[in-house]
Amino acid sequence: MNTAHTSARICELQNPGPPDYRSALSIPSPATCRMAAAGMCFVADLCRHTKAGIHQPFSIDTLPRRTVRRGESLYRAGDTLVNLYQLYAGSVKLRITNCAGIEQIASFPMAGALLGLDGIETGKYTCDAIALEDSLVCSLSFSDLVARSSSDAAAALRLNKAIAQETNHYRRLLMVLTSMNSEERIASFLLDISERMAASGYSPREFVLKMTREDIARHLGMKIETVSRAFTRLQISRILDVSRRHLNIRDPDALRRLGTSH
Amino acid sequence: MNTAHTSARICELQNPGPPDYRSALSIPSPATCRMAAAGMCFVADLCRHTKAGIHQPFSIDTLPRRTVRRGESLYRAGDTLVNLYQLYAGSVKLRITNCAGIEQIASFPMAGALLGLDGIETGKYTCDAIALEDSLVCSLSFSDLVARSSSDAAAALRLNKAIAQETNHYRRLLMVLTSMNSEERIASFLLDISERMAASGYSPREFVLKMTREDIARHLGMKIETVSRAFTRLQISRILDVSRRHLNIRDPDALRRLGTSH
DNA sequence: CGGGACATTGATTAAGATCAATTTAAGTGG
DNA sequence: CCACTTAAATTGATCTTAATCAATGTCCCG
Repeated sequence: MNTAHTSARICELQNPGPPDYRSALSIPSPATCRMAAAGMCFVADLCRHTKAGIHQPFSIDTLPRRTVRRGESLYRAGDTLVNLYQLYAGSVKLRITNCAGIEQIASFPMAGALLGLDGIETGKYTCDAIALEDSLVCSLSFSDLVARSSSDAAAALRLNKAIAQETNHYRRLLMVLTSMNSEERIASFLLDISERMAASGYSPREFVLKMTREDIARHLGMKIETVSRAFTRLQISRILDVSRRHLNIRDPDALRRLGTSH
Repeated sequence: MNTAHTSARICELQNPGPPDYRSALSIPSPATCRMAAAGMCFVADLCRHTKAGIHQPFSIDTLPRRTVRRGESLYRAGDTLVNLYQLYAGSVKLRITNCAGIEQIASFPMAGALLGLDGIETGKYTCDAIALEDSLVCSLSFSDLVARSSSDAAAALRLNKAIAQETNHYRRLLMVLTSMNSEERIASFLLDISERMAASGYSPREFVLKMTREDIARHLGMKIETVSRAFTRLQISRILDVSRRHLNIRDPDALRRLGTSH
């Protein structure tokens, strides 16, 4: 695999954010990776250990990586869990398909997220992980992670917390789905994206949505027309500027009032 | 604490199920405890280890237990996570309250469930765990569990799976909330209860709901009147007999058709 | 430049929320 | 034990929101 080629590909699809924000292409360094900062960077942890117990500077070159093109899946529901994946660059949707063939988008992981946790309970993934843009992941052998857990209490706790974090994410989403109307759901959704953009070093005010309206609808339990109308209404109330996937948050406070709790 | 007294109390509030079904008062034995059968009984695991590494027969007397009266909370949102709890007898609701004071019921754990997982991510619980009836739990020190994980890969994996299981539970609930109408939601909810009653040795056909309509409504993102009407409609279509909290499933197949996926 | 996926907008319908009134059951205290 | 109180549940009438149906617009890509 030609890394330079892949990088160029990935670069083409990135956000056009202001120059003072990092490009998604640049691999997170230990200093800037929010997961490393929170002591949650599994990659950094593994890198350290693979160097025979000697604490090594973070380097992506020490671990197996994989690119996933837009629309391709990193893994599929039913596949046997072998790896977890740390998402370096790009974004993904986790799709659940029930027995009736109805599809639901569980979440939209972005750079820094740990993928594959849905396979831990049974040893088989329960979701399809589909790239929303050309993306780059680092593969982490799950059995290695468990093995490391069983010799290192800090590593064990870190893995537990990573799984628990995902649970809490869904619990919050539950709250959104049971207590908010369409406009509030969209506001809440955008706030979440905005915060994660900020955490990755991008502008929290202006960004490009990587998913379709259809994906958003299936994530928030709405119909595509309702999503579209909600965007329109937020634009009319001068909270957003929306033009298809391009988004500009004009009044973050108002958005927060709408999307937080209530 | 007078165990005999507590037992009597708990007994009074149990389901009036047929005599061939186990009373909730009886403590699950290793043979009948479904979590032990699935290799997921943390209590059994700890009991073994507390006996100085010698594999001991399961006994509830070897671990600290605690009774929680109806309406009391086992823990509260914001409390520091110290213990996880395995629920032996009774049932509980996990309540989330957001900053606007809106309440949502995340789940209704029943006998066999592991409680307190919501505190793992941050070290503080995010839910209130409130007993729906007088209940009995076994306290498991979380730091002990982590310590055990870090010397025993099987224990580490078991804990990871327990957390991941909860995540998958919420993912399924998400699917229910985004793709089902009120009648289907109630059907799905009742099927879940029914299956768990069966797994605990009770009749899956006839049981008493321990929660109010209000709790069900806040769990499924509906209003109390809609819950009531859904029950009424299921009764009219001869799928259920409902009389307040008492439930009799007359046509399990029809209920399954309604509540499974779409 | 034309095809196709994606998105928006309008008109109508249906499901559930809301408002309001009873009904039922379970205590509680005289 | 019975009247009284209160919480929980049911039912009906009306209103609101979002779904549905249908048409049109727009952008991306070959």
